[in-house]
Amino acid sequence: MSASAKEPRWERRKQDRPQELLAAALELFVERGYAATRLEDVAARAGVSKGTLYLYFDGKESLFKSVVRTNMLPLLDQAEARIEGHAGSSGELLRELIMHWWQAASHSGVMGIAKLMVAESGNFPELARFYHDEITARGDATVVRVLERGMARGEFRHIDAQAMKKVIIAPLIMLMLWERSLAPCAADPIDPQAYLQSMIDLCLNGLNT
Amino acid sequence: MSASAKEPRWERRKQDRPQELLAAALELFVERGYAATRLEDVAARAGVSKGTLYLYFDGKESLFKSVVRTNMLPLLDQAEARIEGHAGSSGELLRELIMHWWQAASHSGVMGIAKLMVAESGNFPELARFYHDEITARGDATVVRVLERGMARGEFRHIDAQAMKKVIIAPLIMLMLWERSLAPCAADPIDPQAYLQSMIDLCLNGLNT
Amino acid sequence: MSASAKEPRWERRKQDRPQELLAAALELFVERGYAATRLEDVAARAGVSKGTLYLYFDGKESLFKSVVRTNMLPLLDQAEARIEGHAGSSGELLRELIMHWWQAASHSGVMGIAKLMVAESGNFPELARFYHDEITARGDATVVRVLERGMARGEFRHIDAQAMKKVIIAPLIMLMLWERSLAPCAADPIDPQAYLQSMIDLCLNGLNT
Amino acid sequence: MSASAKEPRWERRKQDRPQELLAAALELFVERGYAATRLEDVAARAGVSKGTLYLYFDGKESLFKSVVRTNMLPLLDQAEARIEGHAGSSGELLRELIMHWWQAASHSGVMGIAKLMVAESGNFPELARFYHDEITARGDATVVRVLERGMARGEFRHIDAQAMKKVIIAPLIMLMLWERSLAPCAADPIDPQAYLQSMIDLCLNGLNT
DNA sequence: TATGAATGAGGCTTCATTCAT
DNA sequence: CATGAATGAAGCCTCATTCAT
Repeated sequence: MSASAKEPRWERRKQDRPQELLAAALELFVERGYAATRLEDVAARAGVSKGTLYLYFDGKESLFKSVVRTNMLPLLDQAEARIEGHAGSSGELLRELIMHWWQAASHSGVMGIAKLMVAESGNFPELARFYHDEITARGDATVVRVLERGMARGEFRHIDAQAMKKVIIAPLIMLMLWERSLAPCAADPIDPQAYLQSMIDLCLNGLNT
Repeated sequence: MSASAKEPRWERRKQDRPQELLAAALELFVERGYAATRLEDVAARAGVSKGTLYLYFDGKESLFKSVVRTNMLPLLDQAEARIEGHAGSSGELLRELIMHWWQAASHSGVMGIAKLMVAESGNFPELARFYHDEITARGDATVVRVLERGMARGEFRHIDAQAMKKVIIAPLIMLMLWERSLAPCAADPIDPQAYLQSMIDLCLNGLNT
Repeated sequence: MSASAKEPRWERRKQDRPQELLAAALELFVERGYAATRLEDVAARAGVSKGTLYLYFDGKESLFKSVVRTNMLPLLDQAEARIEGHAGSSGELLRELIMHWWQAASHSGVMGIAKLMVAESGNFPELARFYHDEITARGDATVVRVLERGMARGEFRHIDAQAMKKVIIAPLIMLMLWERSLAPCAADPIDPQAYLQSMIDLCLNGLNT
Repeated sequence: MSASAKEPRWERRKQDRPQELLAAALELFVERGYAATRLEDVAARAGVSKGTLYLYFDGKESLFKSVVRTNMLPLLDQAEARIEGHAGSSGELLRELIMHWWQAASHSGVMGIAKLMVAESGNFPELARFYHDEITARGDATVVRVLERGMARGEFRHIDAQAMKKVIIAPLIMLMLWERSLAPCAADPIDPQAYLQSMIDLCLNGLNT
């Protein structure tokens, strides 16, 4: 397994290839969109040749799917772990989830994935379904749990949690989209911190009893 | 965008061509994305031949830009007109704007445009700038005006209107994206009316003094 | 250079395209084999560009199938028509079928097709089945009819017609293969006329009572 | 890498490598044709890696030629030895040659080679020449010797031996082609024994005085 | 104005071949 | 000797664009 003894530089690079390719692919898919991304460019950015890519992925679509899966699942795990271990008020829990989520998202490829999924899910029904089942549904459920926790503890007003979860998630997704897709062209870029503060402020004032 | 005043009636069909092409292009761009949309299919859906398209548009990119411009401007006009003539409370104004905006958006190509802009603005910097300057900035300003109106009249708490405008707009845009792009694959589709009710409920509770 | 005439040239040529492409494809498939034939070369030999080929055929495999069908079916029709109308002895019928078949085959693409089918049927099970059902089976049946006719009239010895049909057909197919595939490299080329005379001689002497 | 010992089994395997590769290559070339055969699959079937193949053969073409040479020459030697030592009638000699040839061919790669040569000789002029000079010419000469022997002894009618040799060889080659290439798709497979009986029957009846 | 046949650049993918280990 | 990761040339196919009619 871990051949720590002798590391023949070659073996080591081999193991890194998939991740290097995934990283390069993420950048380019986000930058240019699925169709406009050329596999040759992905390979070049990963420092390998075109053919090498096919040693690790079946093709463009397979690469795309791997990019999505690799980047999204860890974040969900984190969020769910955090909600498990929380003891304080539900408002505080919501704030924490939002802020930590943003912390993680802004340091990973997650923001780009969000844009990709919006842009391409029409072209990949299979991937869209996977994304909904594994990512969206889990994220939604997390928010619903917080809302129901708050209502059960008398901290939140009584609301329609199923509808509200989407309202609450929407600004988070849009923040990612703006950062990745629209911000570069905006004269007045969004300040994520102020944005998130306002969002949390609105939510807590709007939800608390 | 409105019908020309006096045009020879026998050239009506000729006059309709561009709009028929724009309508067909909108459908297909939204359905398949920019790159995957073939001009031959656009022409076929408009009932003309491929070559005819080039009599009215310079090419694919030009067609795309025209689609965006044609579909977005009227909605902004409506919203601004409505805000001018409002006399009641600011909360009611916000509710009205949201509901009427959705009414108009769900009966036009606006929802599709939103998806297109998110997906493709990276590939069309010039169009992204136009979109920001002419659409996004005007929409943002409209919301800011409502928020400032509410604060000035003592109806809303004091908040950071510049940051909050984005938080409020986000759920509206996301609703469009979900409807256009992600909903078809979701097991639990969003009910727009419940969604908007929850959103207005959250905003008014979160903003009102 | 030679296209100085004022012929409409365009309308006219359109109708000829498929046949020109089929003719070019036949030559190249026979010359180089299926895999080694590049569609660009086919198009070039037909005097069109690569893309034009796709206006008339779905792809390489589709083109290949069309080549086979176009070239083989007419010959079968001819042979069956001839057997219908024959009145003389069965030996004479056999001789006639062989000689006329060769006459037709040597002036068409049939010889090349024979080589193609031998070479490629392993790679195209579907095409091989089609070829067996539509071509081979019909050809076999034709020979069987002649043999049974001869036996019924007391002209031929009693033989196993099912096995003998293949023995009789074999030299005809081999003649085609030699001409198309092996002859160019042979120091002592086959004289088809002498070959056919010997074959008929052998068959009649071997079959007649 | 420190395997300096003398491991019998290993030495053995080393010596067998070329033949294992040739056997694997024969199977795959026959199965899929030259172009569609991937060297990686050849190596895998021989139980070695792709690179190892290049230790024994210069490349794909070299491998192909070796396959042909290795499989064809022994059979010719057998046939010629048999004709030398025959003492009986020429008809019996012909029968014996045919039956023994089939016996040997059906238990070796010879049948596949026949298909390969028909299919690929156009692509390998040099190999086609070798095949004609070393294989075809020797086989032809063998048959001619039998025919002339029969005529000289008054057992056979007077015929054009040069033309007839090809007529007699044709059904044998076709039997190989059918078995290797066309049979798998045929609804009514050929029974080789009945086929050969009919062929010998036709020849002897057609040739004998 | 309208047509649609024709073009050809460009992308994805395959695989024979090389070479560092 | 053996390996298998890496390469890159080459082929199939698509489709935006042109242009003769």
